[in-house]
Amino acid sequence: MGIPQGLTMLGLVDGNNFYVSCERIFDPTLRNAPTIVLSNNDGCAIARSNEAKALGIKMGQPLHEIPSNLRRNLHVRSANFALYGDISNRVATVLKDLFAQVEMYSIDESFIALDGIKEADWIPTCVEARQRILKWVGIPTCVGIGPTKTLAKLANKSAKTTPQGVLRATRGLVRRFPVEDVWGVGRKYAQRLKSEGVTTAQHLSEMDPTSLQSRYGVVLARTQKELRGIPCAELEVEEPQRQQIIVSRSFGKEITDINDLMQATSTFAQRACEKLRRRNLQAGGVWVFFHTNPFKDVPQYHPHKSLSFVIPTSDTRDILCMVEGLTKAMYRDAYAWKKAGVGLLDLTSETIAQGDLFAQASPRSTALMNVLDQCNEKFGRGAMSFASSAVAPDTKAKWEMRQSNLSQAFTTRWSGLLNVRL
DNA sequence: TCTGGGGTCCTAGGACCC
DNA sequence: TCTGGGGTCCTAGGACCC
Repeated sequence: MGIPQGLTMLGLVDGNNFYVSCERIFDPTLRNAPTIVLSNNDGCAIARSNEAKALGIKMGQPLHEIPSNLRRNLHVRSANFALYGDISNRVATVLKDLFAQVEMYSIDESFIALDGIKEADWIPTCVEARQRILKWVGIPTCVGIGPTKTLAKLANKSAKTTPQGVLRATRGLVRRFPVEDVWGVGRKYAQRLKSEGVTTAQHLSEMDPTSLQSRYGVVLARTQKELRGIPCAELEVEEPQRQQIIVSRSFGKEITDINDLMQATSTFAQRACEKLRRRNLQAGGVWVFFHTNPFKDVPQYHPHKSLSFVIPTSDTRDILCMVEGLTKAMYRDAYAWKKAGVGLLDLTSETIAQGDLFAQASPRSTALMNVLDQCNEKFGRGAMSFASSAVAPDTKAKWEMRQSNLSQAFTTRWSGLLNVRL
């Protein structure tokens, strides 16, 4: 998997305003129009078209803080992760056709290895990749090229403002690049660095490494090395095994009743179990938390607790049992809850099972969970679930999240197919 | 009125062991 | 007044990412 030193050249392919671009594939009225996609619960802007950026809408800005005169002309969509995930896979398919090694780094970014391609062909090949992705999938992208991931990221960011959309990292680029935009430099570090006069990527790369490491930690020291062209992170073509799976949501409305809270944690636990089994993993422990509303001036409470299993399990019944116990133990009736979450911890592969001297694994458990998963895959999520998460027919849970501008599942559900009239 | 979700890695400090 | 040294493991919190 490793790339021989000296030959390494990496590209970073990144979807422009990715979620907005996904929405635009199926809704041409959004093209060239200011558009944003909101976080869950229709809370904040998490993707903005260039037109929306030009209006001054900030990343992470809450919808209710966007002035009403701007909102009149603004197209707003609720997050549709089923759609974005599917489009993301299509982009990766095109890349895997062109490049031997592709690391899907996030839903909208992939690193590619350019080794095996002549240096003169690096840029033309990346231009070809961009064109294919635009034509075949409908997503505009940019590509940054560099000897390390950090430099490829840097070039990618700079490529956004070029007509070609493909750019190779150069000394000049590093000299002008703002330190706060460097991959691995967040808000806190940027502030500290600037206070000592470090404002560009070039400045950061020239700091004394020993002093940098002792004051900022080994992570930023690696970033510095990468800026100097020394790779510290390899391409990860195989997806590393997950350590934890978390399902959490803010509620559309605050809830106070323990039954509503139980219903929520139970729903999240079942969803987490689905993800767990899809990856053929088992959980060694469970974690539950809930939150009062941090934006309200009321007494806050944020209880959280975890428990371990004697033997790891992927059986929803075992996990629900723990989650219900933890929820009951932490619930206090004096508070209104705004958010809850369930985590599965200490994940291990299903095939590596530590036996229990006093208990026997039940072969029927696996069979039952298979039926449950197959049923939900075939008939839609929640088709078959446990009573602890059930709501009365034709009603919604009190805590259901708001999604008032959700687009269809165009590519993943038959009922979501786009109708075209001639 | 309305304010996201899901991850990783590193470090410091405490508990505990011999 | 003086009060060891060295190790592991776990957890909480902080930083970062998209």
